[in-house]
Amino acid sequence: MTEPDPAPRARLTRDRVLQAAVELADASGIDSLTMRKLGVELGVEAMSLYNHVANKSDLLDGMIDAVVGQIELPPTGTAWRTAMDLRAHSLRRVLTRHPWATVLMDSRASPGPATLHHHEYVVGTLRDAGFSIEFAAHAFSLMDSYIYGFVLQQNNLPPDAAATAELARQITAKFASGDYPHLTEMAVEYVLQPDYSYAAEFAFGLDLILDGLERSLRS
Amino acid sequence: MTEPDPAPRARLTRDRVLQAAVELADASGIDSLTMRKLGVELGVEAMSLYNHVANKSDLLDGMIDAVVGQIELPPTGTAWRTAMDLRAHSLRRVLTRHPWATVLMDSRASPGPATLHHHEYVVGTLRDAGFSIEFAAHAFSLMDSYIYGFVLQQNNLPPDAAATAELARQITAKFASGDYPHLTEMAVEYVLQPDYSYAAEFAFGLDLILDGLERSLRS
DNA sequence: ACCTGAACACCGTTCAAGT
DNA sequence: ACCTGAACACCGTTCAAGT
Repeated sequence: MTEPDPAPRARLTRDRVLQAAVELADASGIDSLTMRKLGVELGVEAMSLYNHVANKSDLLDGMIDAVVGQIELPPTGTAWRTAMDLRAHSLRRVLTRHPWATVLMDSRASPGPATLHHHEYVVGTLRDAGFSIEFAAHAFSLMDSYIYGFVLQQNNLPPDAAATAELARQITAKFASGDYPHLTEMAVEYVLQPDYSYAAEFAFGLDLILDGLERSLRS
Repeated sequence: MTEPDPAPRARLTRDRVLQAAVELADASGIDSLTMRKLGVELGVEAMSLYNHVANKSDLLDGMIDAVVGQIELPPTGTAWRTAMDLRAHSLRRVLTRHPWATVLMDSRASPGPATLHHHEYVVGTLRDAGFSIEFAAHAFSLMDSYIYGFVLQQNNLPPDAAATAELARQITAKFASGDYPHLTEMAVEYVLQPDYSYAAEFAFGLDLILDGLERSLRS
């Protein structure tokens, strides 16, 4: 009887804590991510978590870096526009899967290794394509502002067509129906159409931005 | 002696509550905005606030609408590109003044009158300029994604040059200095230069976007 | 070295009670 | 009609105690 314990609980590690935290935030929202609930999820007292993360801020930093690590980066050598296009779409998908991460960015100041590697990849791709330092900085800021802002707005929208219609109904009920003619028109004739999908708007803006960057690079 | 009370405390109103809440969030951050502290600020018990706002979520909705009301909208009839340019810069300034509002957008589902009026203005300006409904929706999404995302990133940056240099020092200390050559180059030769200002990056992206929209409109 | 339980200083919100 | 105080069910985190 050298190993008598029946399925001894897997040892707690920083990675297990971070993964469980990401899953809890995905499933229940970032407000439901408390040290106590995370402890329950891991079958442990909340205080045990402090052996693996310094505090809640450190936990959030680790979660963000884990999410950034999920973003697909095309192999080095890929043409810059293709690489930036694929990376942008992957980033949007990752943030859509982990909506809380979009907003958490705002308060995280200490980037982890995955974040630094990601940034190095983007800046390197642009520099290798012939962008000047200054122009690469402009391009990086523009692309990521658009991507993060898009997901921020996407998260703010009603989750489906039924909820969208319900919101439109509430608005028109609360205010005189003639108050917002252009909003009403856009809702009725476009947003409330059965085949409308906000996610599809993403490619329009991204293509316009990449077209603009390509034009600037050639001139 | 018809009015004997010496300077009777101004009656609490919803507007006074909202204004004090905005000031408290501006001064101390959104995490410091608690019902108890807001009560102290207004010289009242926390529970009194519930006579003027339904709950904390309603308070946040009201704060957002108050902030949206601060955005300057050029007079109707202004050329669309000028109007969109001025409105974008005003929106950036307003969100810079109230950084917590950028992120709060994410969780607010019920738009107030100022928000609806603002959206009506933007859609109306684009439609009057000849944008189709679908194209106006694309343009609105693109502009606001960029503006909100830009401020989100801006808020995430160190507040001044000294703090930026300190962050760069921490990163290079934590990792081998050769790990991130392009990031290091961009930091040393651009971001850490004394005259660098991230806010100045805003116009580059906005102009590129408005150029692209103008081109699409003409074609 | 890691986990626990009690404790502290907080939260949002309810409810009965005051004026 | 509006404001109050006590209470309830939560938080993050400290700390002494266990193994």
